[in-house]
Amino acid sequence: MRLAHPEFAPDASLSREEMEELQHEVADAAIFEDAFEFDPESVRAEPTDDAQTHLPTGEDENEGEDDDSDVAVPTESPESPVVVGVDQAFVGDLAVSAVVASRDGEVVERAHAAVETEIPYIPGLLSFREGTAILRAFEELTVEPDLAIVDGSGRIHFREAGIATHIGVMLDLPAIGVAKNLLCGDLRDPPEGHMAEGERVPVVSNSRVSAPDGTVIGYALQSRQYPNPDKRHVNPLYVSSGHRVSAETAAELVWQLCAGYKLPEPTRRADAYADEVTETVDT
DNA sequence: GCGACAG
DNA sequence: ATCTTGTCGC
Repeated sequence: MRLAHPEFAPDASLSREEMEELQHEVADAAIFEDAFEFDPESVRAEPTDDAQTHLPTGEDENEGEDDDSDVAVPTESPESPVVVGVDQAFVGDLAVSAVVASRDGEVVERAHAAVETEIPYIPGLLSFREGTAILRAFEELTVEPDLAIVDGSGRIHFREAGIATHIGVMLDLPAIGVAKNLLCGDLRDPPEGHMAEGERVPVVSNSRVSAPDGTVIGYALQSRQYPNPDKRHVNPLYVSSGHRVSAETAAELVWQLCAGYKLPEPTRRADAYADEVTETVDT
């Protein structure tokens, strides 16, 4: 696919101030509300094993319905959305970005790109280190994605423009940020003990975030938990809107994309593919 | 000056 | 992110 907004390119040669200014522009262009076409409930982590099972078996299974006479029953539901997982791996100064696209929980295409790293990791400026590699991987993709799950934060960012937001805005693609650690913000109602599987706690902005204090910028999502969290527990994921998805919907979609593991399937697939590519295209 | 800090 | 064995608990 191609870039919708090249003017927001994460140029690593910019000064720190220019990078931060660009992030403010990206945040202004971002939409932290639901603005997508697909049906969020149709998004799933794994293929439904009966996909082919309900094909015509001669007679139909109409239960006492009178008659729809001659018209062919339009069992045709809208095309399921294409969800892509994005993740990176590094080999020395080489950043390998992997993008894996799935539809109905099945992988339909994989793409990758390796780009030389120009700057070190700087909290808050991640997109300027990994962004170019990610965009190049997306350029290699031929299918049209409907949603991107990006490793890292989206709105949970000092200037509300984490890597998921930057990528989403540049491609004008609905995007969600999934991070394993909290970059900034506070949990609104800190649970006493550990969170139960499926539980969500709002992440709100504080003085370190450009958004007005108390704004819900994401959710801590307990995507997986052990039976007895007192002995051994799993840390939650920090989900935030990247672009064209609200914080609530982002958390729900990520939850639906989980299949028994802490990380959502799109991310796990991209992670595995990134490693796969790394072992081949390195040295 | 000190603290905080995705991947 | 990456360097790495065993080990504890499900």
